[in-house]
Amino acid sequence: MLVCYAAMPALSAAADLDARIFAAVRAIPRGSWASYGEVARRVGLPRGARRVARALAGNADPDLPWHRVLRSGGVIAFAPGSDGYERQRMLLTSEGLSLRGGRVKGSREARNLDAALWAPPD
DNA sequence: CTGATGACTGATA
DNA sequence: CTATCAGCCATCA
Repeated sequence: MLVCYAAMPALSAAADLDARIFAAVRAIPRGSWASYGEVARRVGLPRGARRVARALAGNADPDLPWHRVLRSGGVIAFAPGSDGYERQRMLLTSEGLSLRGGRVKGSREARNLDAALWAPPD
């Protein structure tokens, strides 16, 4: 069907934003992580952390490294003990990250270094 | 329209 | 360190 995909600016705008958010997430190096706020800034939304969370909640791509997105400070966003929490914990540890109490362990310097690699200054 | 609800944050106590 | 709390963005009842 060739209906009117070209005539829905409002909807495509939201879809575009999702696409850009997913692209930013895919750009996070394996074994590293980024906060919702960082991803948001990366796509031009300085206060869009919650918008990023919403996009991830609706994601269908099984290959998207969504688990590399954490709450500010490196904390898993899901409730401790929940399914999502356990899944994310497994994925992160399988990439070499160590956690303690739902929070990634590691020096801040190492984090800043990684951050500089996946999100160089534009 | 109003109020509640989230995979959020930064400031404050 | 934990606990609130006011912003913030978007959706839903």
